Amino acid sequence: MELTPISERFILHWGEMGARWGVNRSVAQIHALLYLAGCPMAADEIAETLSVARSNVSMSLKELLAWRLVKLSHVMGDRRDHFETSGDVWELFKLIVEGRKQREVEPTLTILGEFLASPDFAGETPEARQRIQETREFIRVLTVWADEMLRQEPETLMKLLKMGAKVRNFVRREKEE
Amino acid sequence: MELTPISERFILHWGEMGARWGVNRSVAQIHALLYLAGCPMAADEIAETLSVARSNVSMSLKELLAWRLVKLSHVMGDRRDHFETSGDVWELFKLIVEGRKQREVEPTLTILGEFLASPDFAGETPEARQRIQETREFIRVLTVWADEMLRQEPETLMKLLKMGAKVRNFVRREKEE
DNA sequence: CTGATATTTCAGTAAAATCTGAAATATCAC
DNA sequence: GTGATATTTCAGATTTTACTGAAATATCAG
Repeated sequence: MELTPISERFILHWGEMGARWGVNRSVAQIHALLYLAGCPMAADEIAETLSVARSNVSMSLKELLAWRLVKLSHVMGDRRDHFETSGDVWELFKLIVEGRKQREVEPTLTILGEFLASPDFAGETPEARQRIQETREFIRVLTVWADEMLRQEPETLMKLLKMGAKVRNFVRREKEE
Repeated sequence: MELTPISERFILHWGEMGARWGVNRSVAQIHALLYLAGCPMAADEIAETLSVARSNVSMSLKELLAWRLVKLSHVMGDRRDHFETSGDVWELFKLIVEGRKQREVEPTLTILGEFLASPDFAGETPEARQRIQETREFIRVLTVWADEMLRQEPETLMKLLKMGAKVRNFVRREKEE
């Protein structure tokens, strides 16, 4: 499949952004391609379109499947596996946040908890002890909150996001109670 | 300066997490060290403590200064520059979000806007056109909302975060109006 | 079962990112 | 100004990460 100029630029930019956030460039590019394509593609087609090795596509798709950003599908009359992604940017965002929470945030909470419980902890300066504790609490609160947000319907969230000022006033009221 | 076992593990983990989010490992480690130290440190001391080259520390501190995560300071009777970071995890979080917004999110909004305005845009499939548009709108809303959040006092935010359920009900009420 | 097609694995290569050490530059005390 | 100290720069070395192509494995149709 030949890319249009805009699709190509979108995919390249997405790859670049992925790289800056610790996502492999090929993985991000493949995801962007499927996102724009809007229909299932075979691994061969992906490899040809992006000019990368078939094996690279295989590995990258495995990664995207693990993140649940891509689903396996089949096309009538074609033996090959096809792959597609959601066209719902909210859903994609949720999956990414969920994945990073599991892979990075939760292990961090665990390790910080171990620090607090360790006999060595007393050996730290009061300064360091407090900072480790506060860091853990910060991450914990943020995580709980993200969980709640992710449980909502996209429409609810969109509303909430567009309602910044109202929410602020609401918070102010609650604080005064 | 010799690191205690917990400090060392904290710094190593932080470096690892940084790497996974696209932040140079040394940069993240240096920041973690200053965070735990809680007092200004000279570049020499940082290099010695983390066993990295003095020149590496110099480059990394420049990076941290650009992110405004670290400030230059001086210690009486010592000619050398010293460096310190805030002990307020909220403030650090704000600076990081702000930095990433400027460096990554805003350029992305710009480029997506260019796509929408480009004469080539009409050549995309309706599917792709809609997805590019929705992606931009999603990022835009998220950014505006993040801006508002970051403008709040930490206490207000903490309240909001801890108030997940109440906020959810509030949103539901608003939707029904 | 057999040949054809599709997919995965992985060792080796290529590319990118990071780090170092030496040299250049800057700053300071005297 | 001079020597001592501090800092930055950057070319090259090192390390890490990513990618490729060939071989192995799996799947399927007949």
